[in-house]
Amino acid sequence: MGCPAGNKLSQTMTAPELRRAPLEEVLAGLNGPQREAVEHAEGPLLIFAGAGSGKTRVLTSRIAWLVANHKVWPDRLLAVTFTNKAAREMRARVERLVGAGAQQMWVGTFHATAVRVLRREAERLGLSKQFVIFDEDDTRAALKRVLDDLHLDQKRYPPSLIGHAISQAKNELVTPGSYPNRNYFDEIVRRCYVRYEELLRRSGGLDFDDLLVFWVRLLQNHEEALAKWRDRFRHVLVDEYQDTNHVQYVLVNLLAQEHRNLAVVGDVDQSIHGLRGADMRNIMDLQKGYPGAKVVRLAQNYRTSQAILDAAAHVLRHSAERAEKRLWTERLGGEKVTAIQAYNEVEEAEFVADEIERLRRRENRGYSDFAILYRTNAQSRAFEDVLARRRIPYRLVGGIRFWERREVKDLLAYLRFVFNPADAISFARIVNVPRRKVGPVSADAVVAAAAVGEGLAALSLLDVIERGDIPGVPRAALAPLESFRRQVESLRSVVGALHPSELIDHVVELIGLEAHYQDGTLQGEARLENLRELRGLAEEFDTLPPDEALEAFLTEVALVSDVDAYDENGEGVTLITLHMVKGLEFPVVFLVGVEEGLLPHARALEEPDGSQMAEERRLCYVGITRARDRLYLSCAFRRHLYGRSQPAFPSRFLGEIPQALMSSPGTGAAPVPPPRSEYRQRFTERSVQAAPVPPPVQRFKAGERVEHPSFGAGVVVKTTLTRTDEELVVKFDAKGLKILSGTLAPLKKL
DNA sequence: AGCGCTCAGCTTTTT
DNA sequence: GCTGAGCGCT
Repeated sequence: MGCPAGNKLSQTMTAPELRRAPLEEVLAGLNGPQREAVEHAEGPLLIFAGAGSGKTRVLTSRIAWLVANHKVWPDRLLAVTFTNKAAREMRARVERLVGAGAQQMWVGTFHATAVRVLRREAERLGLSKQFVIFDEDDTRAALKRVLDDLHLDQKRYPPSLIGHAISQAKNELVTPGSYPNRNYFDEIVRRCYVRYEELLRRSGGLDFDDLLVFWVRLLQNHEEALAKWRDRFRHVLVDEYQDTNHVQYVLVNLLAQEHRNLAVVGDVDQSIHGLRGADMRNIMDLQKGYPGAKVVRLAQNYRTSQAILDAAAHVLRHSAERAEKRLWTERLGGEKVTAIQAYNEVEEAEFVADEIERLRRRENRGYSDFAILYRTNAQSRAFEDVLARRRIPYRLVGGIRFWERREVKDLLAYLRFVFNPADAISFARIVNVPRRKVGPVSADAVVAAAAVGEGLAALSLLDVIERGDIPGVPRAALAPLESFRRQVESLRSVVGALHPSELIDHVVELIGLEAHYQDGTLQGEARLENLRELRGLAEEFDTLPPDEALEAFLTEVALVSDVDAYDENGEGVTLITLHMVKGLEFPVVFLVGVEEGLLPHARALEEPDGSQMAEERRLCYVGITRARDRLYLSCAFRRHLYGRSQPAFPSRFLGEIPQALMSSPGTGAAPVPPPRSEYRQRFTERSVQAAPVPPPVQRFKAGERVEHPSFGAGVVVKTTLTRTDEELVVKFDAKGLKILSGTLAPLKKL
């Protein structure tokens, strides 16, 4: 949770306490290019900032410099980040340099900033001031309803797919009316899009994409608004610019085109959000839109040792032979990269746990020095199990998010519906929680009845219930609906007088939520615990006046993510996905599951044009460059996936790191990815295996001498027959122990 | 309306 | 291995 006071303070224009930081203090310790970027006075500025090059530092110093020495008032300055956490940190760091005046800066994510603007400009847009924000879950629920209404089969048209298409359209500023009609699927999407928009508008809801779309609409259609906001944001700074998409690009230009005080920071090598519509051209073509832009390249890395940085460069340029070095470091040498192949994901986790304990003793490191990075959330499980068993404290970032838990969503839906009784999605969620004998049929009928009639929310859901006699609602459901209405009305009558935490107590009490979740199971207990936690988070908003607090609380919870809650000073090993780890760094990094199908992900293997593969590469690059001192890359020989164990192959990325940079510890065998030409063949073989399986034959026996095209001659140490394969441990004369698949490995008997 | 059963499909994602 | 949709029964 962010600081609610921060939002409020910057909206009220009190006299700022501006501390004019002395120049030396702002510029202290900056290198040449960093200083150039900070001291650039006016006009467009493009900063290419490689991993670990002190980008955040430059951005915050620049803001401080602008404020302290260039007479820009903090509230005339907009800085956009991609996470709330980054925004919070930036504000805190600027505050250290320029004092409390920093609270007046507009610092936030695109979305959070959009909400602030839209709440002020709701009227101009014909938008309800009480708009609620639909998160991904609500969006999915809304789409399911839409698919139902249109009698579309959810198996053939998965809500996620339709939702993605609609989201993409919004990000490209394509309206339902202008949605292309190239094929049948387009037509389905277009129809859903139309209906989805109607449902959202009627519910007084905006989804994440809408926040940006409406902001653009405001600036494009209302000249006074454009003039006003352009004037307000005399300086616009954008972090992670390589990950901006089209609508964000348009927004930035609308705001900055005139005064041209635009500073963007980015690194194309860390662009990992292509699926979200991120377009690297935004940063690469910036000079076209802003001729004469000053370009600064930050190429010195302050984080990572040379060996690790070199490994990263090779993966990025997919070549073990030559890699363009875009970054340099003074931390020459350093530990080599350790690569290991474990038998399966459990042993992979055991290895990591062993290393953590070993380094803790040997190098006197704390648990928080370590991070385990993986491609998919599902991989965290094995690590959680092993770490818990060994009593190694860990922090899991992401996964099943707090905000997505059923009980949390239920309680929030109550608050949202009380705040905005037009919200059909929240209504449908809670009307039968706890059981009131109002099924989906009745709930739908109420929503449908409210939708009849002209204009937006002509009749509120509550009005419809109060009138009674709703077409399609069975007589038996009327009484429970009416008692639900009375409950909500009674909540609405007190909402302006209670602090958020009190309101939550009141809802839980009145609705009987505790009894509802308390089912005697451990899970029930966990749900109650989560309700209490939610109440605790709401307490942070108790300092605001009650009539504003609920809105602030609901907005905040709609826009938080799990990384936002990540505390850099916390204790414990960090478990986190590659996507979420961007921007963090750790002394020791374990990048795990470096396998074909996982990293690069299977989805990228299918894609013909290779753009997804390039992104996997950058994802791997991001992971590697998180490490300060030590980097481990691990993969497994077999991996448990979808409930069954499958053979796994070391990632091609491993083969792209020169041997000179790698070392293998005594345990396990160094993974060697198959030669490039073999990928297709091996993967075909693997999928054929899934078909009627030829019973595996024991072809080798211990002691037998064999030869392998890349490992040379060796002797079979052990052979095990599994259900689908013969597994071999072979000791090669030159390359040591390897685990091989008897059916797949090109082994010749000697 | 609600329960239990079976079966399919999926696991990439800053807000 | 888990979730969610669909179905039939009560």
